[in-house]
This record gives sequence, structure tokens and C-alpha cells, in this order.
Amino acid sequence: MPVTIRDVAKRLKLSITTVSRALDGYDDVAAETRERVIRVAREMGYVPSRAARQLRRQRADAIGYIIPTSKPRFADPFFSEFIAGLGDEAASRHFDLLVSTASPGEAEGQMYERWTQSKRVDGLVLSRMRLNDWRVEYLAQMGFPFVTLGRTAMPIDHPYIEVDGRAGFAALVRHLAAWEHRRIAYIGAPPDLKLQADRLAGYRAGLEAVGIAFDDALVAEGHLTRVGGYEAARLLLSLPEPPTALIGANDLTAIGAMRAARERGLIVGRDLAVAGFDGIEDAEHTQPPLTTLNQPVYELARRLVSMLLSLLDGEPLAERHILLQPELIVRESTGG
Amino acid sequence: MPVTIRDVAKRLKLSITTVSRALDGYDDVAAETRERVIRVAREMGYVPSRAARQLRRQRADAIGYIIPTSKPRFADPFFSEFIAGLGDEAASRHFDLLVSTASPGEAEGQMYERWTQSKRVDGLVLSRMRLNDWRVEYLAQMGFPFVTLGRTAMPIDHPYIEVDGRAGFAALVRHLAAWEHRRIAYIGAPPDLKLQADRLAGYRAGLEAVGIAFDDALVAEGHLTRVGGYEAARLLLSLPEPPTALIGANDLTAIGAMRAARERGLIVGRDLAVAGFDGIEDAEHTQPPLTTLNQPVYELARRLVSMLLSLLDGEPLAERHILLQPELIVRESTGG
DNA sequence: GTGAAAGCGCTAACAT
DNA sequence: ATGTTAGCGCTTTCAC
Repeated sequence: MPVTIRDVAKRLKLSITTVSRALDGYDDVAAETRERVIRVAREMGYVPSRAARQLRRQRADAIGYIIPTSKPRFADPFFSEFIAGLGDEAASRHFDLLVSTASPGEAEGQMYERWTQSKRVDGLVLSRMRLNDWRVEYLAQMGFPFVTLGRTAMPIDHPYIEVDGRAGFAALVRHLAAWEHRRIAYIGAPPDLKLQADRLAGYRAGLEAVGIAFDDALVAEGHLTRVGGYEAARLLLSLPEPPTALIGANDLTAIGAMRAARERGLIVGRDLAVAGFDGIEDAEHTQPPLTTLNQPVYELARRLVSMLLSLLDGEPLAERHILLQPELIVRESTGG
Repeated sequence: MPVTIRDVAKRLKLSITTVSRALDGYDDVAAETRERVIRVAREMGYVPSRAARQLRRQRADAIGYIIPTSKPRFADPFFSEFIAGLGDEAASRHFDLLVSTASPGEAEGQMYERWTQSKRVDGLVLSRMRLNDWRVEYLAQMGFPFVTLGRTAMPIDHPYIEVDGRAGFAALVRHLAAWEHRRIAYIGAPPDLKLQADRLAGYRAGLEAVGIAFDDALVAEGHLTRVGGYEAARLLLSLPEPPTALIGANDLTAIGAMRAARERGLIVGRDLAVAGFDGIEDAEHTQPPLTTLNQPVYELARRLVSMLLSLLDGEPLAERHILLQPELIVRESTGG
């Protein structure tokens, strides 16, 4: 039913080879022929069959991203923006983006296997890296192309972009200390995540830099969710000596913490400083607006795809490892 | 390099035909043979090539969703949840989900064309329907399978699920009127959207039901975004006779409106009632928590995919048109 | 119950 | 500069 390259060739009284090459812009077809081919192909509404091309070229012209989430409602705006970036960059390079969700666990492994084995995708983008990440091990060992947002703690080399959570949180702690905060709490992420190791290290480094002793009791674990932040903050705020400042591992955590503060009758920005990480749009609209460390998620995503596609094309990467600094955006939630 | 059906056949000393049929569970292979085939195939790590299968069967085993958004940062959690639902249901049925973003306009048309023409996907899911939606026209005319979240105003029949915005907003207005509100404002969506027509109609129907005259001045346009809601609310609240209640076409709009209220020194829930639509998670964490009309986005998405896949399999749909009622969730933002 | 063979639509050696 | 040919890996008649 649909127009094939054969139909076009027949109409033009050319071989399908010539048509194929003309369409792909090879330079061994006469300029005039090429133009005729292109014109007629368009007229006839010819669209190359992806499946045939893939089968022949052994390449899917698609990349994949598996959203790492545990809940059906992965309400983190971070991912929305990330996916938008991935999709836009991929589309602009005529690649498809396959998306799936899988919580870390068995099903996750199956997804990765399915996509890599069946060559449904030519490359993968990973995010929310674990310190010890079997995905990296698996893909590296398979020789399957991938890029990651963030590193692991493993010695396996691969292209990545990382946003410097350590430096960011250290700067944030110094900022809070400059406002006379001495009891600064940290609501972290699950301990197996690289970002948790980094951000916690940054928090500790910041404390040390300003001469505040690290206090175990002021560190809690959230789940990078509003609810996680809320619950952790409730505990921290009910301490005999509650903190005067609260840092969330991400903005959602901080937003949840703000709610806990309000419920205790605290005015955020006056009685309690709160800050997060990510720079999601919500953070501008909270009451009061949230101080945060901004990372350019959309751009990050585009750049990652760009790196991945270079990898696929066998082009050398200008930069294989990119470290970006998050930008401290000070808003009312930390006083002022 | 990868194991093909040929390798498996050779190892088993069977024809590829038999292997293929055994793997697909046909009943004309000896049970014993089938088991051997399946076992050996697994042992050898055989994974069928998608491209080959697609080419042969003329079917992609994939569905597509183009996120309708105008900005790079499509921070609406609605879409996150929707995509999660689409992806999960698709994956559970062994389909891929292709995702792309395109703002309504020319690029959007190209995306739809690309996906339908190249048979990259077997079916499409549409959302955020327009009253007059060329996408529906185009796909219907092409005979391309699709399902939609929401209807259009056109006479073209297709499977859809719709959440009754009209009934929802009518109920919401009645609820507000019961709390003695007489000046109820509505911050709508762009006028070409079906949901806007419905929700506005519901608003008007609600007013009429409780005997409040419709007042043009109390209707503003947002863009279904926080910023849109914020700006519209600023205008409305600076009216000589400002509203005492504010309905946003969605939760983001309402959240933006709450911010505008705070900036004017109004206490939401006491000086001003605010309500939205969607039931996104943010709405539970605002200050105060937001009254909203909840729609089960994740489930909707799964059901839409389920409908679409039935369509692709030529199965008759149990229900071709589904109308669901949103659930009014009353929280503190509307007093109480 | 199993196998031989054709062909999905395309690309890329290898002619000419 | 253009054409011939051989598959890519799979499914599916059609024989046996």
C-alpha cells in the first residue's frame, strides 16, 4: 500500500539503487538525476521504511531512556524537563526516543536487556546513577553505547556529564553559615545513589570549612520526594535542639520540608531556612520562594544526547567528561 | 554477532521455520520440540530482531505519544504521570513507547507525519485536544489508529476517554456558592482547547444553577501554567470588586493564582478561595493544600493504551467512548 | 510435525 | 553515473 523505493524507481525508470543513493545525497549521482528523484519521491509521498533500513543497516536510529522511578506517580519535574531535552535533541537529529519506566530492581534489568539485546535502541541515556551501578557494568561489558548524567563510584570509564553536587552543597552551607546558622540539617537521598554521596560530602565539607562540627543527628534520609522531605523534616524539627536551617537533597525534598515547618507553626525564611537542589519551576512558586542550586536540566539532556550520537557515529568526543557547577539561587526561604 | 534464529536452528538441527513457530507458540510443533527449542534459544541468548520482525509483519509493535507543549520546560506533572501510565501499559504488552515533544504548529505536523508515514509506530495517543483538531482529521483520513484523552468538537468518531470537566466545574461552583461565595472568577485555558470549552461551560452552568449572573470581567485566560495563573490572578484581584473565589482551569493555574493572592496579602482559604483541576501531587503540598478536581491520570493513560492495543489487534472495544467523573477533593484552600 | 522457499524494503559491494 | 545482486532476520504460505 505505501509507496516504496521500488515504486519511485519504476516511475522514474531508474534502478532502485540510484534512487536510494540520490535520496541519501551521495555524490555519485548526476545532480540533475538527484533533483528529479527527490522531486518525484516527494510527489509520490515516499517515506522510507524504518524497519527495512534498520534491518539493513543494523541500527535503530533510536535511543532509549528508562525513567528510574519506584512509584507510578513519578511527579518529579526533573524528569519531565530531562525527557523534553532528550526528545528534542534526538528529534532534531532524526533519532527516536524510546521511553520506559522501571523501578530499580528486577524489572529494570529486563528492560535494559530487552532494549540492548533486540537492538531496539542504538544507545542509552542513564541518570540517577548508583555508586555501584550494575547498569554501567552491564553496558560496558556488552560494549553498548551509553552516556550518563552523573558518575558512579566504579572505575569503569564512560562519557558523562556531572553537576557538581559536592561543590554546590559546600557553597550552600557556607552561605547559610554566613547568615549565622549553626545547626544546619541535611535531608539526603537513598545512600546507594552517587548524588547522595556527593551532596552529603559537600554538606560535610561546607560544615568543616566554616568550623561547624558534623552532627549525625542532623542528617536524615528522604526519598527525593515531597513526602520523604516532609517526614524527615518532621523528625528533625522535633529534636530537642532542632536545626535552624534545612537542606534538602533536591527541591521536592525541600518543598516537603517546608510543609512540615509550617505545620509546626514555623515561618520559613524567618524561623527556619530551607534550601534545595535542582531549580525546578515549583521552587519559584513556593511560599516563600525556595533557595536552590540550579542545574540546567533541559540543556544537560540535549548535550547528553549530542554526546551519545557522536559516540554512535564514531566521532571523537570533544569532552568525554563534563563537570558543571550548579548555580546558587538565593530566594526568601533562606531569609533576606 | 548476535544470535539469530538461524544459529538456534542450526544448533538444534531443525529448520528455522520450526524454531520460529515453536517460539511463537504455534500448536503444530511437537510439544517436546517446542520445549527443546525454547530451552536452547534461551541458553544461547537468542533475542528476536525487532527490525526483521517488523519488516516482515509490517508492524512496529510501538505506539507514540507527542507531548503537546510549547515550552522546553513542560513542567506539568500531568504529563509525567501520563507518560508513566502509557509506558507501563505498553511495556506490559510488549510494546514500545515513542515519545517526542512538539508545540502545536508546523513542527507538530511534521512529527505526526514522520511517525505515521514511516510506520514507526502502529498507533498514537493524543491528548490536550483542540475543538477543531487537524490531528484527528488527519489520522482519521489516513485510517491510522489512535485514541485520545478528551474529545474534539468535530463529528469524526474515534475511541476516547474523557473526564467530565463540565460536570466537575459545575459541582465546584455549587460547592463554592454553598460557602457563600458570590463573586467566583475563572482562569481558563487557551480558547481553542476542548477542555477550556468544557470547563468554562461547567463554570457557567454552575453559576446558573445557583442563580449567580455570569460576569465577563471575572473570566481571564491563563496558559495552564503557574505563570499564567499568577498573571491572570493579579489582574482579577486588582479589580474594583475583586472575586472572593478563584477557579483555575488546572492545578498549576491555581497554584500560580495562590501566589498572586499571597503577594496581595490575602490568606488563601480565608480571604480568598482557590481551586484547581487535575489532582497533581503538588496540590497536596501547597500552602494551604489545594482543593481540586482529581482525575486518575495514570490509570487513564493505561486504559487508553489498552484501548489502542485492542484497536490494533482488531478486537472490538468494550467501550469506545468513556466518560469519567472527576472527584472533588476539598482541601483548605477553599476554607474550612 | 517439519522443511523449503519466497519476500518484507532497503543498502552497499561490486560490476559496467 | 547507473545497474545488478546479495542479503539483513524474520514470518508465512505451501509442500511433504
